Amino acid sequence: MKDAIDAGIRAALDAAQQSGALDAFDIADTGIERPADPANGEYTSTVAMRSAKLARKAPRAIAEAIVAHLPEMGGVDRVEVAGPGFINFHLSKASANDVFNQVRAQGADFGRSTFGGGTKVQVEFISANPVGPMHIGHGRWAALGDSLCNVMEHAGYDVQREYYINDHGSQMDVFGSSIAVRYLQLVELMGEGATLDEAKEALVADREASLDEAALAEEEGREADAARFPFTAAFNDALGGNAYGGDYVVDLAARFIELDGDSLAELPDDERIASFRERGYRMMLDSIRETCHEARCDFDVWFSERSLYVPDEDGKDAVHRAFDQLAAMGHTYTTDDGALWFRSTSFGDDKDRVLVKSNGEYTYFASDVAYHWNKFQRVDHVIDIWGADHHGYIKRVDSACEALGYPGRFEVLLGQLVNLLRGGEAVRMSKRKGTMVTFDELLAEVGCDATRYTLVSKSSNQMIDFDIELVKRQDNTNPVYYVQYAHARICSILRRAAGVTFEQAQELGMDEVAQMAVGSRADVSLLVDETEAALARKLSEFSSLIEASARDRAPFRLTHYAEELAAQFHSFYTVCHVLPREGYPIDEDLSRARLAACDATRRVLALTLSLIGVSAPERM
RNA sequence: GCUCCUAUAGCUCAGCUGGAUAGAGCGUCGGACUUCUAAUCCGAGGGUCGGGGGUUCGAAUCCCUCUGGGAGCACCA
Repeated sequence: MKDAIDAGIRAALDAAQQSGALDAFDIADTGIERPADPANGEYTSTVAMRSAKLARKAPRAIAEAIVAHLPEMGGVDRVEVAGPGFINFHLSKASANDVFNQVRAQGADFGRSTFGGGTKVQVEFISANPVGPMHIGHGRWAALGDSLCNVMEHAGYDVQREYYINDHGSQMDVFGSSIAVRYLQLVELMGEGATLDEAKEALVADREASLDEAALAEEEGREADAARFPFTAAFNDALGGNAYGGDYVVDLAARFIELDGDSLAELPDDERIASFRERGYRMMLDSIRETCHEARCDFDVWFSERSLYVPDEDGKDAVHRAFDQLAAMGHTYTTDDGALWFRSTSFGDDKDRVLVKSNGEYTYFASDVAYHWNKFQRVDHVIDIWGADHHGYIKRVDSACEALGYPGRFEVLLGQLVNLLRGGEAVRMSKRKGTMVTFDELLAEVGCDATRYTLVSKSSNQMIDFDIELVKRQDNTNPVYYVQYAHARICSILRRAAGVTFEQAQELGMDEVAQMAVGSRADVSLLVDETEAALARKLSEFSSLIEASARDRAPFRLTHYAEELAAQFHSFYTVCHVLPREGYPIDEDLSRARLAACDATRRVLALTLSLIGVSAPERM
């Protein structure tokens, strides 16, 4: 319809200019919008205001001239000039309500567009290091990333979801060493007669107490007395303060005791560390994979950083291919100490960046250069989702992508961080005090629907205070249930109209139930109530919502839309009875038309929820 | 010192790349179930869009500047 109006206005402009009613001028955009106030019609054009300067005429006069030359347009009932020069288009009921039929015909394909033009886009997100469990922040990237991928797919992009596994750097050794020290401490305690559980408890209690002491010392402005906590002190000494201290490391060490007994205590240090590093890595990665799946977020590619250092059939690894490409363009140099540098200042970075350290080790950035080079061998466009704490890293990676020959094809979606609260209090990670909240624990306690809905519902550049007690509430303060309730209500009406029970509907599927309820045809022009018009208007916004959400990388808009659509339905439900009942006789054709409107609403609610990874229950 | 995000109703946030009288939810107050799911609906109240300049037919939106809040500025990963 929008295209038809655009064409009509252009034709009218031509005609008006030829007849001499308007001076000759070109306008790029006819400025077609949907008025906020329905009294102003279904569509409006701001073309008269936009062209006032070019036409050297008052906007209202231009608008009048255009309207006078407007060709006959099917589905348009009435055109008027309003306000400073808006041209408002009022559609006929049949035309405005046709969206109900379109939704029912297109089903889950409703709102699909070719906006993305099939561009191959890779979205990389979460990418938590495989040295610990996922936390709430990773959960936000899961909700944001997966929803963005869904909406971009719906908007016509060819999307690949990727998780980057940082399994190469020295943090992997630190991880292995951390487990190893805990393992030896457990072995020692058990050698003194403790059970495994007692030994674990001793280590965890020692750590908790030392954290409390550190906090207290900080408060009192004195040095903490570390010697009072022998296991923690020994742990920190052994690893030079560079350690993974979380309680889950004690759990991992205990698991290895269960698997191997104390047999690894006899091994040389490096062998023991390597064993724990590799096996701990696998366990963590498996658990991350499982948590992602629980969050309904599954990846196409799990990309290992180590693979960047594996030579291909020509004997060269990705890191050196990327280095070669940079060197060929003259973007690298070597300093006297032997370090290899990337001249990122050529691309606007504050300082040049080290790729290979003077001691011969590769930096994390070297991996990232190679990784992004590799990405561009596979896709046209790259979107990385990063936490706001990494924003200082954007310029150098962007510089590298440009230097490698892929300018303008790299993009970072920066997400602000999440504060985890419970009843208004910041949650401190402490397993012993029962406040350790990993993302899988959060999903189990709160549920995936409310968690994902809440995490995706704010713009990615807004901070989120995630209060577990608030998100858990199943009442009207929680918008996810408001939307789901609208869906469940519709399903109930359709079941009743079709004469089937909930169980039968489960068997048949709601699409089939709706078909039974509505029948083969429905005359939607019978829907003349204000609330019905509002419902049609909201549904017809869906395709532009998809495009805007994909374009702006802003899936949070889907939640607002879902709430608006649900609200329109609830209003409609209150005013318009769908099924005839005692005391409320309803014409059969009108009832059928309303059932069609219900079904269309149900489908779009379900579709919108599915795009953000939230279920659409058929009964609540 | 520099960089990024942010400031809109009591609270949490929208405002679709500059459009008509700035919206929604929660909270407050007042109404609506013998009736298709009341996890609902209807109504009322609530605003110097952080301050100050500028751009133009028109600014919450764009530009400059000041202020408050959050995050970051490694041959760490």
